[in-house]
Amino acid sequence: MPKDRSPTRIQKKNRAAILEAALDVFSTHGFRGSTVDQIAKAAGLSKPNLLYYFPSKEAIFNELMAELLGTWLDPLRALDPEGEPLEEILAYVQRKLQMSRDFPRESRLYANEIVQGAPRLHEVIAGDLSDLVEEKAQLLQSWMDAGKINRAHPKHLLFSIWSLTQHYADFDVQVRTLMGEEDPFDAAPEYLETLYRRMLTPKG
Amino acid sequence: MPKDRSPTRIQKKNRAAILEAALDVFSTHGFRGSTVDQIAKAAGLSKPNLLYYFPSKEAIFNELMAELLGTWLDPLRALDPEGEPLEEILAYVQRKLQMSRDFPRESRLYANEIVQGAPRLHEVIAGDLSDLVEEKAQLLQSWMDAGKINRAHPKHLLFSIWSLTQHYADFDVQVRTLMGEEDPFDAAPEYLETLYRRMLTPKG
DNA sequence: CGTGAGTTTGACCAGTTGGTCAAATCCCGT
DNA sequence: ACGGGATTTGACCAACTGGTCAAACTCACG
Repeated sequence: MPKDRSPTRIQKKNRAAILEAALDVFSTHGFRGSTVDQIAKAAGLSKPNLLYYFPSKEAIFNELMAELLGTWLDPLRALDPEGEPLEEILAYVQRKLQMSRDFPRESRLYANEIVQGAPRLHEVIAGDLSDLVEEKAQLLQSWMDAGKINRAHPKHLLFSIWSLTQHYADFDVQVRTLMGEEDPFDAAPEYLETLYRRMLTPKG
Repeated sequence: MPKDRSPTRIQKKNRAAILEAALDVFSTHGFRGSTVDQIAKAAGLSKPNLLYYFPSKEAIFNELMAELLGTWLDPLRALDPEGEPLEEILAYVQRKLQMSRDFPRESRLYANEIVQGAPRLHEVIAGDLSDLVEEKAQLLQSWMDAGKINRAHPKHLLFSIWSLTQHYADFDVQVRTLMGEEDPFDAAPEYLETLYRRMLTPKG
């Protein structure tokens, strides 16, 4: 294990390579389906060498998860109480969709965890995420009460946004296979914008 | 391996118990994350005894998958070209949602596979599923052309239905944690009905 | 250069896993 | 109750996996 002095050039490079490789491997095979050897090879290192930089397979996973969760919720946090309600929501949808396009591995890593019962994420979900959802659900509710957007169950509204946008990352293989030549991300932004505009625009 | 004569009472019982146990285990740990011992114990058998009924772990998985795929697409097949368009779609959404409530393990099993790149499912997706989607997408398109429902990309419309309904099974842990006491399936049917009604009801 | 910390690796270990096999036991029809 | 096929199991194996370790090598820096 490298000393926790300021990291050397080599340490920075290798730790980054390991995390990058681990993201690839974990997101496509899940935690238990991935082997340290696989990650090491993908990072261009030997297994003992990899374990020189991280104390264990789980440590790699945890660091990856922590890194991911830090940025994953940013789009939701950015939902602005001062903004124009409908436009705020539509912008949130588009930000989320863009994350599915730009960081599909992160999305799949998260999906893998949740589908399997989130054994390593329960605290975060019940903690930070829950607080944030509660806050934003109230914001949505207040917008509905003020007649700025149509009424709908606020939490289900949030779930639907997550579901629809992350679907393009998590089910990428299926979506692309069924779309053939057409790139799913060509029509997706417009489809989702239309969907939420029709759903939420107040009826005169 | 039992002879392929007509199965005995014991064979029927044990094969059923194994598949039931395997569905439980595979859907929560994925293929590689599950062990034969785990499945055997969950089925109340010893490992060698389980392997007396199925030649391998993969054979169990394949049988489970084949069984699943048979019924998974029935709701979509039932989309009736002769029916009232909007009501047909809304009924499809509700059927799909009900499947997420009644067979969440099947949904998660499928999700696990797709998220991990569908290594064992590519043919089915590119084959039967693709044909069915093509057919139903055209049906939706014809309903739009006839002005029976609002315009939207037909395939993305189908994706959104799958995504929204299966989310309640696949992300069950997250959804339930964030909803607290409230049962997600209380409000979900109405939320989805509202969503698709607002989206698809033709504007005068 | 040289020297010591930083880096890399081959060999190794213990636990797990999918799967086999012969022997033991159970069950059913006669 | 008994014979033979159906069922069950303990013991076992080879491959794999996460992780260790001491020895070797490399690099930055005086």
